[in-house]
Amino acid sequence: MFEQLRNIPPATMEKLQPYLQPFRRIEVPAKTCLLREGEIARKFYWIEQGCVRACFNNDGADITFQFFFEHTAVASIESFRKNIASLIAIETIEPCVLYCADKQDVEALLTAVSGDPQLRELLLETIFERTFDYMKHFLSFIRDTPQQRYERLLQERPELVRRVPQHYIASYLGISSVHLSRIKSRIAKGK
Amino acid sequence: MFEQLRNIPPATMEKLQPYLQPFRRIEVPAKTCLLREGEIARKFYWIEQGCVRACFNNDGADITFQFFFEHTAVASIESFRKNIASLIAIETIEPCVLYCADKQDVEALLTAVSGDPQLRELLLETIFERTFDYMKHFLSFIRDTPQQRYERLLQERPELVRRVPQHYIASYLGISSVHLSRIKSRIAKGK
DNA sequence: TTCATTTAGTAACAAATGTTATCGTCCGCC
DNA sequence: GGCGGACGATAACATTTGTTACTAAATGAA
Repeated sequence: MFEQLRNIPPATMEKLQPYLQPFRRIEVPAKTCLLREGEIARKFYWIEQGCVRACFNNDGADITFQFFFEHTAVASIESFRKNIASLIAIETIEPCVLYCADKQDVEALLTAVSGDPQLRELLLETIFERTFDYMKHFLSFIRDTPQQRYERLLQERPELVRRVPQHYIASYLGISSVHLSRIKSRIAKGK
Repeated sequence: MFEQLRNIPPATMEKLQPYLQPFRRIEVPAKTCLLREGEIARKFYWIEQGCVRACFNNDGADITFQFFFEHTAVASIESFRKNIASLIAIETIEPCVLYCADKQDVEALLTAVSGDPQLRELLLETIFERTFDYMKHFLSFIRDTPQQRYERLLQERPELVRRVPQHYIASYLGISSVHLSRIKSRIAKGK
């Protein structure tokens, strides 16, 4: 994770160093469950390599609702912050290299961050961006057809479409995998 | 707005006072446009009385994607923060009593807030909550049928259903108003 | 009041999407 | 190399949802 954070000014990066020490590097195979539904999140992960999904079980149907790739933090934020049972599970899709830390270490990091105006601004910005992302994605669910959503995904996150199995993408788009197949073939014929 | 904020500790409330002065009380009729699509947001509103919707135009179809009621802040946050054209319009549904402030006044308020640890925590909490809300709503779009979404709305925000015209609710749920009528009659028959 | 506008319900038909089942391919594992 | 499971495509049929058109009720303005 250290490499990726280097766009942060060196001085503030210095300040962060002690808080980054507790993070441990781990390697896990594909389909590893990092957090089970109903568990309370006690770990925080940073993805160095690989990809991960957040999902939940709905009447037996496994539904993916978010994907995470390299250089991203992953945790069930709500469970983590409030100490409540997680509504979602977190599972690797590919074999992953992760940096992992315990709750109290992350909290120390957050406190440190919030004391420094620059880092605080960075944190705020990060949260705002995440909120905007949800908003946009949400908007697209109201406004667009599944085909439009898929085409947008193809355009905005082509790597996701390449790396993630199609049935995960289908549930992420809110449609059945059969329908996604249909959409793909419709697009292919249209060209 | 002062009444509603009084669950904040008196000491911090004291500190806030000067920043609340610039807010002006205004009264506007129903269907008043507070921010047009494509405009840059320069005002920030606090709803004292009435309700408001955020919406956008999609190929001629007016789509509502969020409702705001008493004791809530309203602005196109993204436009406001980044000085970019707003993707959404903001419009009153009922006659409203609003408190209104300019961008620079709100920024002063935000700076003040971020300097005080308690207020900073409050701000963070607020943003987190908003993010969780989006997340949950988004989840419901992937997981639930329109009927389930409507029933949940009925259960969780009955007042919204009472006060807001049905075609706004329909577009908010991502369905046509005809279909919402069908759902309502289906529910009525089921009982 | 009267009239126009907005809003909601319903029917009929069209289009989109889900479900189930079947098949073929690919890939990891032994 | 063969085997089993995961994955994706396709077809057929069922269900959901949208669209258009019509009607009626509620609402607000003159």
